[in-house]
Amino acid sequence: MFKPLDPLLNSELRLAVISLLIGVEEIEFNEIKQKTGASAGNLSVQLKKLEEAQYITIKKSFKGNYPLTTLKITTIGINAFEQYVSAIKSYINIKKKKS
Amino acid sequence: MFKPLDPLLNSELRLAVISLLIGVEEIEFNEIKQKTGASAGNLSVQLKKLEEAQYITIKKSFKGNYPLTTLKITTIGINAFEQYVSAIKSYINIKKKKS
DNA sequence: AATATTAGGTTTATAGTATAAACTAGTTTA
DNA sequence: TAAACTAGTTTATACTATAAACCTAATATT
Repeated sequence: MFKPLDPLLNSELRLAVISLLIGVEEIEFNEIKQKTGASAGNLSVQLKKLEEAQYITIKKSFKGNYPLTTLKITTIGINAFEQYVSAIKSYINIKKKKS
Repeated sequence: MFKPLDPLLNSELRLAVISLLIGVEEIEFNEIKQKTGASAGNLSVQLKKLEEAQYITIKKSFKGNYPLTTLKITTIGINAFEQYVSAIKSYINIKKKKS
């Protein structure tokens, strides 16, 4: 009936992050921060969770003199996202029986 | 970019409940319990939250000698669900630019 | 040349949320 | 009449999200 929803992706911010990472090579911390409107603190925490689950990799380097954090999605992350999309459809497509 | 996700519906169980209620007149507590696999306690709590938000109405009666709880979606609930569906698509449809 | 400000984050305290276990109230069955 | 079951509700606990406070180093200001 209903497919279980990956708790890691059933979070507004983490879903937005993965959504942004899908289809691009990599993104910088600040670009994600701006596009999602998240606070740096919250974003930092959520990125770490995604990294722990191996959905993304976090690369630390320097841009000029400043530290720079770059994010990249992994195969595991891509698969998880695709699974999530398929699962959420099992909830929202029921509506179609009505219309 | 990303539409905000109604926190009330961004929950596996509550989304499943609303999904089940969409398109039917009403459902009994136990049918929802079975179809979602939720524990009675958790379901009771989540239903109350949906009721507080006026997404559903909870009717208490008797079936034979046993108490019977029947759930029904409201117009507010239908609208919230449709909003949620539209919002979640802003996260999962980004993928399409890739394929 | 001190000191204030900004960049780019991380850590942590707190409030909010989900869940199952324990409980209530009554019913059926042995 | 006591054990087990129906149909839930309440509550204790663990988990989660978030922003405020913090950190380190670079740059700008006086």
